Amino acid sequence: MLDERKLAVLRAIVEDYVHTQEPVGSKALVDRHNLGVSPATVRNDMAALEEDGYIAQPHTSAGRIPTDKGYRLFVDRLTTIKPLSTAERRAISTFLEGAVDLDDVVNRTVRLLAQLTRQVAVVQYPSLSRSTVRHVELVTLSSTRLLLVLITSTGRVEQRVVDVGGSVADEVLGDIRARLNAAVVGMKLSDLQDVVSDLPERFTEDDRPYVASIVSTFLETVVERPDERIAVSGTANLIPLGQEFHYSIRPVLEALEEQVVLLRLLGEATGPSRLTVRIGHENPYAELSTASVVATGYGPGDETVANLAVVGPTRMDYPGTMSAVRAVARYVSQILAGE
Amino acid sequence: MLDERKLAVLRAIVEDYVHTQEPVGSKALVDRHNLGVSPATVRNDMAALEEDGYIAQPHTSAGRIPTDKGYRLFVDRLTTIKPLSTAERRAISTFLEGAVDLDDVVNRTVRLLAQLTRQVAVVQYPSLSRSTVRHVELVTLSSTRLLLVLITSTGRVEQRVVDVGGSVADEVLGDIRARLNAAVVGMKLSDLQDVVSDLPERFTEDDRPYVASIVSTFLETVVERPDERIAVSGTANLIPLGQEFHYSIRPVLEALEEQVVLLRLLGEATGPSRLTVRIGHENPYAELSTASVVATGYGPGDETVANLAVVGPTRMDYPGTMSAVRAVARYVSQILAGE
DNA sequence: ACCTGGCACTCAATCGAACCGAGTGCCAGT
DNA sequence: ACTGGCACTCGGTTCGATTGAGTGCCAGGT
Repeated sequence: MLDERKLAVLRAIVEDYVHTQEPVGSKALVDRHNLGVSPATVRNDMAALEEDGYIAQPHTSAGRIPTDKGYRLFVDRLTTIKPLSTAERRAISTFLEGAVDLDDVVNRTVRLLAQLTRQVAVVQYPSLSRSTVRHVELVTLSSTRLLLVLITSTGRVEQRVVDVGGSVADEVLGDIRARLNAAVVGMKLSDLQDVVSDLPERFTEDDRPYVASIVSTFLETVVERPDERIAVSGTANLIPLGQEFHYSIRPVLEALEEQVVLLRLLGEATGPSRLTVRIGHENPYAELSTASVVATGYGPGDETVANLAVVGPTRMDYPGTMSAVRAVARYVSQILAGE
Repeated sequence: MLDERKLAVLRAIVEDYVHTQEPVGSKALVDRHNLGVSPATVRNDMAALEEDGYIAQPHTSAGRIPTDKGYRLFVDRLTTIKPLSTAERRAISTFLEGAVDLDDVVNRTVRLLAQLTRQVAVVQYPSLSRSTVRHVELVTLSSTRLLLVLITSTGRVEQRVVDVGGSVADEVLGDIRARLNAAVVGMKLSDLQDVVSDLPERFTEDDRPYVASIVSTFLETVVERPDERIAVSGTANLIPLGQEFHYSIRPVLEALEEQVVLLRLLGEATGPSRLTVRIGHENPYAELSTASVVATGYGPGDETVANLAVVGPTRMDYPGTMSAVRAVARYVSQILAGE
């Protein structure tokens, strides 16, 4: 049903279409690739491929373009991820070397990835829940208000104002700080719920409400807050360099400003070496049905603390994008492990 | 030379053109506005306005469109900033009320502004140098490395890893922390240079190098680091809702991803009640010569700690945009003063 | 002195017919 | 099983004619 040559034809169609952005016909195919057969033969193969839904014709008298199903087959069976050139590798490492803190790492990464792939890059900040607590600090702002600062093992800093509703003596505050730190430092954020819930009971009747409000804010910061931060870059690449364009960029741009959408895009990515490719309609949002997403996780060692992805039109250079995504994810992981 | 009626004609042209996005002719003008004169008279006025460079004709047989100079006159002399509707005011305040920390305030502000004006909004995080120090914290990461955390009066938190090159005893660290805080809390960030430079000398010979490296990192964080953070939202609004478009959006999108450009856009804005309007070629970048920027400062009280702006095509609704920008800036200022 | 109605002129946008050519499907021949 | 040939389709382009919004100017009226 799908013999070797038909696959070769499909591959050639995908490659040409990605390159020229125009429907490719049988003659052009045999000219540009040495398939060793005549256009008529290719036409028969194309008819079969169309029959099976791998390619389609925009109009009767036009060439063929790959369908989502065609791209899927291409990615699954016809793609060999090509290694990056040494120049590219050097560019990546020098670009990421200079980062001074976590914010900087993420920012540099997202810009690098956008530049490398000439598409839209999306990078998630290392997630709270998968990291561990490094330190908790309490700072007096006014007589009744504190600033709670949480520092995690990935270098992320979270802050929150706490209105304790009364004035807390300095020594009590120190006590709370010490006990809170003793209880939580080194714990995984996801496991904190149980650890701190009995903390108020260990204080005197008077101080208990203060401690309780601090603890509840602390838990809020750690657990309930789902507003993961996400960096986006390269949106200008959505607009083709050439000239006019017909298809709908606006909904895509809008989608890219929605945290929720971005989170779901990145969502289910697996380990640092596994790539997830979602093509066209495979995406969870209808607005992105003309887009493909190449995503992966990253993090120190084999642990995945966050995801990153590249978003582009379904007619993207899959091998190139995939290798860039994988390479960048590995470099960032190294950097995170090193710090 | 520019009598009352000619000004009225210019105003009418600007309003119509902003509304319809199409060159406006003499007949349409007298139909839509009751100018009390005939098209022929208006034509004479238009000829005079064109002579003076306030309006122009795209082609010989088309209507007129305002030039940058025309918009400038419109903004300077023909605009009364209309107050927002109470519904809008309520929307603003409820939208901003819920903010939990500085990040959240900025994020909500930028999205609100984009939504309100249906254009691109840019908001600068409260700048470091204009705020004061609220607290400095030192946290041990490993035997030789510390995390320096700086908390400012605007609620901003800055972090930096310090490699002190040797192990510092806990009590010494406490001492450093105490003296550092004593020296800097309440100071303006821009004035810190002198205050801390003699700090190392007050420690023993042994500890001096540690203190020196901490102080130098501290100064780096405060002074040398120019990477102000900036939030952008509403880029999708660059793409007109209708259909095709010809003019160049790509360079604008690219410009909006460049920190440097954004900073210069926001740059010279004055106090919270003064608005800066830059029209077309008045902008510092050629890429933005078809865009206008409405900017202002904000901050607690009359102090300006950062700027915010709206970027849109020169054919924007100036009165509406200006009032939205001013209103939002005032609300944010209030919020900042309250916290 | 200023406004107005009338008129000839310009020119971008629109429409339609004719044409072109890339690409196809099918079939008969090797 | 592949190939060359052939009739057919149909989107894109070109070209000319037409349309109509808009202008500039002028002569006449208030």
